[in-house]
Amino acid sequence: MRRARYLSQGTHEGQCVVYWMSRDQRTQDNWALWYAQQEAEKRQQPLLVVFHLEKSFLHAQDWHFSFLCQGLQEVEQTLFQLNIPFLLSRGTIQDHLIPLLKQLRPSLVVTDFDPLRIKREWKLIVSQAIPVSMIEVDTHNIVPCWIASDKQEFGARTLRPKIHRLLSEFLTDIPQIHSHPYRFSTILPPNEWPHLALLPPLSPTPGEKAAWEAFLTFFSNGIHRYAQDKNLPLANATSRLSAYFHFGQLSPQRVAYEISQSETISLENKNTFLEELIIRRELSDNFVFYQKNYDNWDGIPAWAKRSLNKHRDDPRPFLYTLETLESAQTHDPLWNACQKSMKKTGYLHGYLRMYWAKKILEWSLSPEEAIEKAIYLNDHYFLDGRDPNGYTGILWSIGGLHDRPFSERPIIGQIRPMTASGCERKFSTRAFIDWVEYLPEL
DNA sequence: ATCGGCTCGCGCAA
DNA sequence: TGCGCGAAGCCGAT
Repeated sequence: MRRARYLSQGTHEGQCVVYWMSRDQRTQDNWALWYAQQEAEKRQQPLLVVFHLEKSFLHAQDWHFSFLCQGLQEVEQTLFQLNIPFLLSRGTIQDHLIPLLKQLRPSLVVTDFDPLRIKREWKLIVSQAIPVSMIEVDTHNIVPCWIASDKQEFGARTLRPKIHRLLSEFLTDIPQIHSHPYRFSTILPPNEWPHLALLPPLSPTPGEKAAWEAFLTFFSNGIHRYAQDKNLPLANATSRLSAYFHFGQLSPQRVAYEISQSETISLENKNTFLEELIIRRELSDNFVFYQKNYDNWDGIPAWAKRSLNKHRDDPRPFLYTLETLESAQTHDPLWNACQKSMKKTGYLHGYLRMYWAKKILEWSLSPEEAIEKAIYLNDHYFLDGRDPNGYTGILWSIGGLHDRPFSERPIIGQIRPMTASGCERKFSTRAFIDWVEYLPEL
């Protein structure tokens, strides 16, 4: 299967196949888990799923952590019914995951693909510490990241034809896993769920079942207005699936496949949505995978650096500390509403995320500082934070990444401008501000 | 409501 | 070497 590739070659002696679930936390529509089951059946061996909860994994909010854990408890229950044990490893890679894997004596370790540096480092460490073959499967992108392109792409326009050429091969239905025929006989350590998992119900509801419900809601409603209304924050035309994608509780390929097969969705809505779901998402992964400075100044294009450098000494009429930004106390009511939306709900409409980030550039002493603040707030509050989409979106907004230059302005140079008056031309900012005010506190 | 100018560089055609 | 065009815009002219 072209979707799978070796991370390391090693021995194939062992008693089971392990699927190390690192990003895509679901039991169905999961190429990596499916591949692991195929391998286990070929070997007539049991299959185990392991999720490692790193001690240093910084969850900004208790409810982000709870979203993750509640989703995993659903995974545990489903896998139990499929005769596949689920193990939770808590602590550090070195002291907990690696000893656990050694104790399990796998003949093969299969894991899912994640372009983020920290995940790739973990996989490298594990593959060097245990003597078996490790395989990674990209079940997160439709066209596997390393097949779509072998380099950092300049923009959507250079990646798009490469993806489209491969869609007929990769945008297919996804085989489902079934009850596993080989049982694991060794006594396994019991899962000990963190106390946080017992928090009250969350909004949005975590887990695969809830993710599918959310998709069906969009599929029957928002998609039919998508092309026209996607940039209107109160129109309810967007999918709002990004948190489920981030935690891997819903497969982007499943969504893309169902949308593309539908006969009731207009071609314009279909193409507009698939452009965002496939091209833009996979461009973020391409950027994070091939650009090691995906979260700082060094990752932005040369023209943008040149232009921003020219404006370093421009006077800044407004300068805000991180604390002022975080507590939504700037002079700009629209920006404050954006910040309150992300704090109250862990979500902000995509169009306003760009406005939000661009203002931080105007209100900071340097672009470096702006990137740092935006990433801190993004990762701290968004339920879909710490995701390639977030880093790419922030560098697009502040650093002209994947974008073109525009006529020069103070402070922002040739970075594409966005203004409150521009937003006002497109929708009622007052209505958005009022709507945020009445959102319940979490 | 719609249009053009603003501005840089990649990728492809010549 | 030249040319088309690009991820979400802005502003002013018509």
